[in-house]
Amino acid sequence: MPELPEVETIRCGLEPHVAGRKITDVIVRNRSLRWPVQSDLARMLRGQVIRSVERRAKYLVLRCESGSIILHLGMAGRLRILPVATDAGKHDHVDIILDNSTCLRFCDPRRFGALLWSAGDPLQHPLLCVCGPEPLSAAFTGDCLYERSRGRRISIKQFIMDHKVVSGVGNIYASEALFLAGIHPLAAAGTLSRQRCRRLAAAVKKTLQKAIAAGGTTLRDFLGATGDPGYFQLKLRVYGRSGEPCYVCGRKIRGTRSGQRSTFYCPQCQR
DNA sequence: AATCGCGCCTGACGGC
DNA sequence: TGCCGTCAGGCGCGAT
Repeated sequence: MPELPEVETIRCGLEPHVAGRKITDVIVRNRSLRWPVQSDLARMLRGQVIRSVERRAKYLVLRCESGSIILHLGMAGRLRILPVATDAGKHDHVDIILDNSTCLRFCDPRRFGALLWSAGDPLQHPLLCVCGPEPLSAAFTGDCLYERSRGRRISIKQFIMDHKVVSGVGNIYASEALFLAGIHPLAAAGTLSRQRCRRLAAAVKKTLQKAIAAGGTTLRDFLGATGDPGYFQLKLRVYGRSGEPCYVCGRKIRGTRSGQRSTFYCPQCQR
């Protein structure tokens, strides 16, 4: 499941393969994604030169001359660079064919992903313009977390997963960051002190940075035979460890739900 | 305005 | 072994 660090890793791996390349053709095999692939996608993309690959929240933005491709990998989306005419499987939705006889293939078995064409400024696209600050940017601080959370009764975990508050913090990293900050995931967002908000913002940044750094080490696998884009193996301290001992205090990690999401925490270390 | 919960989709996994 | 039910997950959206 690509979260922000994976998307950033993919962005890094992808850019050298596509930046500066011209799109010569587009094959759409299956339009059904979160939003149906627009019928004139091929017409819009043909002849475009990809200028850069950027990331906003968990979206990839391939900036072209007269617009941008906005990609979201959803739950199970994959991107691969392959020789043109490589046999396509059941879930290979779209091939973007480049001028060096390779193609960028988008595969998404669960169809939670998206591939959109945005004319004009992609950051003004309805999906992106509502996103809160990038968690790794200077704009995301404990102080803004504090101020925005006043009066909010939802759990702090749901709060930091709200992409209008901070964009791109997914379920796994929310649990991990809260552990690092020593904050109980079910605490009401509005009750956290400024001090704890600062600790949490720092923990979010640290968790994501470590994950991105780990991702970088496996980047070479981007073109691997399996098509595995090199998701890093971050050592998770609480996520999925229900019943196992906390690495810090030894108490059993607990699993619970917060807003329909599986949530993990240490009852000793997180208050 | 804030919150809740549904729907989308299919692979993986557990129980029988 | 195979069948079947359940769950996971991001995220927009409608309902409350």
